[in-house]
Amino acid sequence: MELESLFNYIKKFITLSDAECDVIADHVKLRDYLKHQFIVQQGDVCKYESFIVSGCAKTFFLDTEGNEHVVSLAIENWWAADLGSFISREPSDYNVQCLENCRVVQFSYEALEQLYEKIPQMERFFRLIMQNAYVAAQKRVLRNHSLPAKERYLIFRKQYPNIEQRVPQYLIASYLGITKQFLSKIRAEIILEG
Amino acid sequence: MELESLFNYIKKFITLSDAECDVIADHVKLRDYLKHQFIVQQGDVCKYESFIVSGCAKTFFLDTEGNEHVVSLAIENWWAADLGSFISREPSDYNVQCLENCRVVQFSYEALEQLYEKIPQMERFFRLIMQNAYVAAQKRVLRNHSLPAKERYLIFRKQYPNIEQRVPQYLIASYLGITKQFLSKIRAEIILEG
DNA sequence: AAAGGGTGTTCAACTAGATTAACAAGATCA
DNA sequence: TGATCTTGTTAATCTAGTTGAACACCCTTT
Repeated sequence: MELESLFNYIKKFITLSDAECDVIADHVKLRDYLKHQFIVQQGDVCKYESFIVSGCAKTFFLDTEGNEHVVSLAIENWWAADLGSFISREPSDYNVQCLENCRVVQFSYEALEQLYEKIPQMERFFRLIMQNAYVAAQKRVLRNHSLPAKERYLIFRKQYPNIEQRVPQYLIASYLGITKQFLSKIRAEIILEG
Repeated sequence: MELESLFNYIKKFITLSDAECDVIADHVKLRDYLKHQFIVQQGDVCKYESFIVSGCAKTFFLDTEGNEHVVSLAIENWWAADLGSFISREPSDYNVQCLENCRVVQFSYEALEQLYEKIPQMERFFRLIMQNAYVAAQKRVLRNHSLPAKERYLIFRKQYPNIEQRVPQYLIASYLGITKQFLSKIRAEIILEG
């Protein structure tokens, strides 16, 4: 079934009966987006937490000079959303745009609140997800302070081995917080070093 | 009572009966640390999530060259821990050291697991805490990429108006990801501009 | 077949911020 | 009382990373 990958993902954190899976299925929407379409747009309230079943998306924002800043890159089994906007119900600072055709499972705010009531384990599931996300974000802050761009790039390559063939390098550069020219230079060095 | 500030903090997110407060009280330890003492040490497993009742602490790590990198600064009603180590039970990458005498409320891993069972609402509480922490960390990643040091410093001052008088500037510089000399330069500029 | 957009590279000039070192002013403590 | 430690400043030099422009290499689309 279409939701199988979502259920498998959730089952890594909590146990789910078939009946509970059915309840979840009743509370989510399956939706397809085309490449270049926006799952979330800067200025709109982020209405869904979207779990990516297939495809690939970037989360970014435009600063006052119109420069694009990539916050995160997401592929299968990742979440795409502006969580800050989703939980506060305030306009989003970010865009989430598809880099490939995407199939996503969407949880609305109301659906999630209902799920927390009907399946209390879901509260635990999202706690665990958020814990992990927080730890990862913290480590990223740290690496950005303490490591030069080249090492950050090498870590990125280990951490996301699949993503590099799928998304253009100028987006990876932006994610790493450097310019595409400098990333190009780093890559040339790495190739020379073997 | 000593735990009142913790309960008030929790009650901002969920409702707690007096009986539930008593259960929580049975599962936590109140502990005092002196200035300069370590709540967590790099290399040890982080055994507690510590809620600061009074005092002030820095979370930092030493890189391979022995340079100190401040990850976060915490005052009253904040948490101090290496969450990554706490949840994975692996040695911590960070130190948490008191900048003033500190009184903290500590949750051990086992106590927390028991609390989640006895007071399911606590699962929700920590989900909400983690969500907020994650959103804040994400915003910090972003600001570090897209804003110059001066603006990051000004935002820091707005966000933590109390902390600046309590902790030395070289720690604030490290938290911002710049050197103390450069922070000094920025401060001189800001004073000139009025 | 040509024209155009999206992507990656190279190179020169430039700048934000690092590094090193020297100095001043309080603390702290014998 | 002086001595040492901690903290903040200033200034010179240095470097990681930026900016901008030019060029090459695909893909599409017409």
